[in-house]
Amino acid sequence: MVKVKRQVKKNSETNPTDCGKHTTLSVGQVAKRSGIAVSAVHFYEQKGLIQSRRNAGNQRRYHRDVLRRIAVIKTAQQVGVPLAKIAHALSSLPDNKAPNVEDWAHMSSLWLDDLNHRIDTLIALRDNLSNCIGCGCLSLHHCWLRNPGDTLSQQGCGARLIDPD
Amino acid sequence: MVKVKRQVKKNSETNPTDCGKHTTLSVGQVAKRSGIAVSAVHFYEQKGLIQSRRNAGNQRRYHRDVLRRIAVIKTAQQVGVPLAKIAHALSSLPDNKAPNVEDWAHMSSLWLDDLNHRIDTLIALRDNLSNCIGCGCLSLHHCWLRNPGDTLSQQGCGARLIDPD
DNA sequence: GCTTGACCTTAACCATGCTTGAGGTTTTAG
DNA sequence: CTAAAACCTCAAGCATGGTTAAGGTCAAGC
Repeated sequence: MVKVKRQVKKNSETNPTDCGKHTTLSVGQVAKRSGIAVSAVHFYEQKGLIQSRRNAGNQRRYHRDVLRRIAVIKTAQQVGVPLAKIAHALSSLPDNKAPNVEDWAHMSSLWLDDLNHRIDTLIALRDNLSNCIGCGCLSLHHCWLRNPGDTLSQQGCGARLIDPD
Repeated sequence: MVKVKRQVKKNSETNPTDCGKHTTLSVGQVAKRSGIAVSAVHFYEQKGLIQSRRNAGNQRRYHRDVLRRIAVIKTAQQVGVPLAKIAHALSSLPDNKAPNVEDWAHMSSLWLDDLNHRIDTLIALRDNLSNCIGCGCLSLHHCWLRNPGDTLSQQGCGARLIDPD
């Protein structure tokens, strides 16, 4: 890399208290404002979830939009979506451009479906826990918990009975 | 280990089609009937989630109760409980003895609390997704998604506004 | 008896989601 | 101008939850 002479004018893009709409964010600012570690910011960028440009000194400068992306990443993670899937969903957004409402709405509808599915699953699980274990039916052969997905082996005389106790 | 002469009488404990209540299970039988891999059975045993005895040939023999333990492990994992916590909960059960209904009920009540909490979180998340992203309020400064947990940095003039867009 | 499949142990490896460290450069503050 | 803080890259490390491989033993059936 060519070493560039220090620029005389102070670069407002790196001023931590600058509130201008046209400033970019350093990695440290992104970390602080999004509540994740600098290393996580690097990691997400490496994984393609976010993007940056470099300044003359090879330091990352982020578009402010990155904060929303990170908010979405964190949200999706709470829901249990793996990073690879999040990356895929985010990749449908325009690169380095502020996504519009429809862009986000489309993505969120994907999360919503996923979320609803997870919620349904957990509720089913809870009901089964309540009905099955709570009442002692765990010891009965037809208990869902004891035979989830009907994946019992089919051979042998005890195939449909895990443990009659 | 002392090498033991092969026993003359056929050991019914290893007969795959034996349905007697007093038989024990080999690791392969446990794997097949619980629907997990043999390596996973070994892994769980190594982590203290299940236990076995050894026969004369140093092979694992499981009490049939292990199937219920594994069912509980799988259930808890679906709920998102990490193995260490599951191990802790299982450790409250009597070792190598069939737990009674109260034992299971107590454990399941712990899972239930956890489950309910997760369900509540997911539902809150879903509602926020619907209300926040779906309607476009993601671009407003008070959006929960964009400022989760109020963890924004406090310095600078833009601290309470992630990105006014 | 002998072959074959199931089992044994130990150790290394995989994927995910990051963090930590080493060694060096850039930026900022005084 | 200089020192400190922030940043850079690359590599290794950690925790979780297992799987895979290597080299050897045991058990069941013919």
